[in-house]
Amino acid sequence: MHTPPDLRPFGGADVYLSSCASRAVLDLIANKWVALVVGALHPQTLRYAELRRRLGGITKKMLTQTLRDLERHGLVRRTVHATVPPQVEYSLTELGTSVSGLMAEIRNWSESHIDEIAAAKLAYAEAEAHRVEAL
Amino acid sequence: MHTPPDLRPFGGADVYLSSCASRAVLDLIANKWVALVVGALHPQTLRYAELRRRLGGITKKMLTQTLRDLERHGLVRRTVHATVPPQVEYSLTELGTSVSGLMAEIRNWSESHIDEIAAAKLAYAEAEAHRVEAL
DNA sequence: CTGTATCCTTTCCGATACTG
DNA sequence: CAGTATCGGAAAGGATACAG
Repeated sequence: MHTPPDLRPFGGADVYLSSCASRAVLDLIANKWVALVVGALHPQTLRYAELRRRLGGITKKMLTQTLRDLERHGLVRRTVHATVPPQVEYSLTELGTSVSGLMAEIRNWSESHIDEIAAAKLAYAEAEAHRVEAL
Repeated sequence: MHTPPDLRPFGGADVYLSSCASRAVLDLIANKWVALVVGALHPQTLRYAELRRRLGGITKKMLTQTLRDLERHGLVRRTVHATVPPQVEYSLTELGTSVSGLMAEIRNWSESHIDEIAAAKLAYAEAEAHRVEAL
């Protein structure tokens, strides 16, 4: 529609431009399957079918789409062995291992604050209930 | 459809359960407007309209929805002044400031690796071009 | 085994109009 | 000023069938 003005409220970083680095990375890793695939691939190389088995329930479409995306961004390496039947192995690149580290930080933060979040949700729900009851 | 088996490939963390802490947090902060609002609110308290102006282009619907979501999760505090016309102020809670720190880490990682990602994309595109040309 | 193609449902999100 | 309600188009994502 239009691009935001020049604003950049904090830290000199522009989380505001939708074309910034943070956005690109966030859009990438915030995906449900991306997170799971990177996790599954963390210490090991896995083949397509095995990967699929571990992710319990992902459709071929989504797995392929996710893997292509990760490959395109340089997080995953795809190795095809010209055998029959075909054998394709997936593993994290160095960059992929690095995001895995970032995701570990996110996980740490999440686990140490999830209780506060849960408490906040409860408080919010209760406040909401009171608002309703006040009618 | 069905829940994944017991798998937990790495680090003792289960990024695999869709109901885990990481997922909840990731789903929250990975949202475009959530990231922008938290950023805009980082050091300061802002009113609804001012916030909207700074985010250039967000619709009222999305802003309200985003703010409610953040409030519900305890990241944002909403203060209503009973004046006329109404005046509503939004600010980060301590928890909100904390996620802001997490987002700074994500930003740091992103900025220091975005070049590698760009290079990977280029390489991928080129490889793709060769595959096409080989037909 | 490793995908691709298609359909179809669900969800997201912007535009718009209206309210206390 | 600070929202809420409703609508419609676009995009995401699952199920299924087919292919190299």
